[in-house]
Amino acid sequence: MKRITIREVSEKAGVSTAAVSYVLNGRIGKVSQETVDKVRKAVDELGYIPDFSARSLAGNRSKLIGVVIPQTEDRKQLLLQNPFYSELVCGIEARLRQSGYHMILSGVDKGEGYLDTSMQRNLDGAIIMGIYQESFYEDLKKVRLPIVLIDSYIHDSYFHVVGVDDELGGYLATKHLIDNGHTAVALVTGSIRKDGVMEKRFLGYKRALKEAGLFYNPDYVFEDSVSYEYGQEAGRVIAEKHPDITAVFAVSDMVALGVISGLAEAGRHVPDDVSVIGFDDISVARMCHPPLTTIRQDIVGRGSMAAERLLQAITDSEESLPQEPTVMPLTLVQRDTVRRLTPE
Amino acid sequence: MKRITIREVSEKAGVSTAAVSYVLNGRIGKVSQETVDKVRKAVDELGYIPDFSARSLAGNRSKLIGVVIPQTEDRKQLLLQNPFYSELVCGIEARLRQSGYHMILSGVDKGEGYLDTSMQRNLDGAIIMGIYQESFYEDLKKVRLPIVLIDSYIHDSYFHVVGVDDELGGYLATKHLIDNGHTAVALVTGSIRKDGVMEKRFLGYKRALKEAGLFYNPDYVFEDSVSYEYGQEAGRVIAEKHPDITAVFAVSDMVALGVISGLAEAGRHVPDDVSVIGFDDISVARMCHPPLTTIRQDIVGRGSMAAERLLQAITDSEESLPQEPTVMPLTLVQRDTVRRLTPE
DNA sequence: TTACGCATTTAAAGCGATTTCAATCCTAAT
DNA sequence: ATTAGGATTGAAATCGCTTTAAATGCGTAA
Repeated sequence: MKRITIREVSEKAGVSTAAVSYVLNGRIGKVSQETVDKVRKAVDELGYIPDFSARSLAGNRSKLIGVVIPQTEDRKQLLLQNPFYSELVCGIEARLRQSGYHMILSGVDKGEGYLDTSMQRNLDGAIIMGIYQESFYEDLKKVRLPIVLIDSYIHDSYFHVVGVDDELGGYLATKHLIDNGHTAVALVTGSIRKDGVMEKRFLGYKRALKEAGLFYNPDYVFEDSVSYEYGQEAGRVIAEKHPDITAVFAVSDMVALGVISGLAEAGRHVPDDVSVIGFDDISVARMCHPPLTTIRQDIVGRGSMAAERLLQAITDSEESLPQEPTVMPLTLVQRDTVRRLTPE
Repeated sequence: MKRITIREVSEKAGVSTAAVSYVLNGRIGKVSQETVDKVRKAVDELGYIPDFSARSLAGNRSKLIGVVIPQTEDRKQLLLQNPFYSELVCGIEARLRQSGYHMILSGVDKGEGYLDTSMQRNLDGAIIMGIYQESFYEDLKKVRLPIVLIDSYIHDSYFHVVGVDDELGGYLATKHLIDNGHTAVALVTGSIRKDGVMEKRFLGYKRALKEAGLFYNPDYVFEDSVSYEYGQEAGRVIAEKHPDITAVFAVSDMVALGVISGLAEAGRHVPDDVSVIGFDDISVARMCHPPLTTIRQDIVGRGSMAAERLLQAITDSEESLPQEPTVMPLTLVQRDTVRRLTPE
């Protein structure tokens, strides 16, 4: 299909290309109403579709947002299979599309920074999920791009952050178990890195324990990776080596599902024998059996909020300092995997 | 960060910008080895990063692929929450990145075609999932873009297709139930449109029935939407109104999970009371309880195959007529939701 | 009538590549 | 020594749009 250019539009409308550009970009005040009408008419009649490459080249605005997702351990595939990320992406895409932006979804290759991509594509901004090495963020800053971080506790006012209060979540989850009479509650978590999401939840876990006057037993925390498989493994170990444990707080729903499966393999059933609480409330949480009790966050909402904030930052760019992190709410949703422990 | 242009590289290397462009694009044969070396050196030292907008404008190649995902009923969100699509995307992204392409992931707005996006962004190709109105495809053809269709049986040799033999899948699933002694097997499916995926599976279902000398009972097919929720509803109805049904073939794993849940709600358990078989083998299929017996397709593989074929089509473009559809293999994976029916 | 100021409009200069095509350089053949 | 012919090179045109800066038109004050 032949491309209609701004020049053809300008000729048809009987004005200059500059005028057309002004109208197209809503630079009202620069042109008379009469011109606006003529141009609009010509655009419609010709079926003009702007070329964003040219626009990006000339104007330095691409209407493209980079969205980075973490990858599987083997670094071959996106972690999009994890519903947490796919739901985030849903939220992001919907909001971006609404404003005429497009999203380039990708992972980042081992070692490679994201700098290349962002410069090649003249990105207008980026949303980064997952946690990376220091140098990755340094690169990002060099490009002077508005950036929103999701699940990161990086201390750097350059970045916008849209998160949840993970410490509170950990606390809420653990407290719920304790409130149900459990005193031996395990934590199954991904690796606890300083200032990471996992650490915060871990801190919440300990706070709840302490508040209830419970002893914090390091043997009760199972730390490795946040995956279904590890949850399963932890579940088996708990069933076999720790019959005293009656409740477990799994740091994500995926892990919780694994724990339940591992437990079941070893003959211990949820919630009859052991109570389990998850985190996130991904959509399968209410589809599985038994439906999972969990700490709910509105993941899709968090995604659109991230997009929202990014768009905000892009428009009133002019180096306005990022405000405080946006903190999305967390709520406990009770389903069927936690049962009151009645003293025998 | 200041942008280094091809001009600066050319100055540093002491050659023309044309030479630099040749080297950058691997047009060897156009330049001497000496020039190549000089340019490479300058590129490295300067840390040159090409501007794809400019490249796209001048050369008509953007290295951008459009990937379209269907949306939820309310048309507000991507159907990315459906593991089938997210796994496809994983496969696609991995393959594209490997060749230096990026992917613009989006849904398409009600009514709006995809024509705008593809022209605006100078896409090099597109991968379309889901089924749309005729006009959507017509638009696509106008742009003369290489296009790969996933889950579509459109009769049009313009499009490349990467699919599976859905009829066979339906047959295999149904036959497996019959082989296990079931004679009253229901089908729970999305709406059966002519030449759609659902119709093929339906056809396979009927073939298996016929082959086994079984009567095809329209009351046994539950047709609405392919979603967990509908599965659940169908499960309830089966439990309450059709106690004679002992097995169900659900047209996707998501639906199967719903059926199991609906059945359970009404007190009928899988596989003790009813056998269920799904389709796809999404990752949760083996994580849920009981693990789902299903017809497996390598979804991620299908995604990368789609990308592969698209890249192929892009390189040897020159209007080479699309070959036959690529048909990916299907296998039955037996897990715990199908049980042999022993005559009482 | 002339001049001035403001609102519009437009010609033209980029933006950073690719690509055409004429110019230049070699090498080998006459 | 000349010259034909192939291999390299590089100046300049282009791609489609934004934006600057200069030009134009028009109403009003001097």
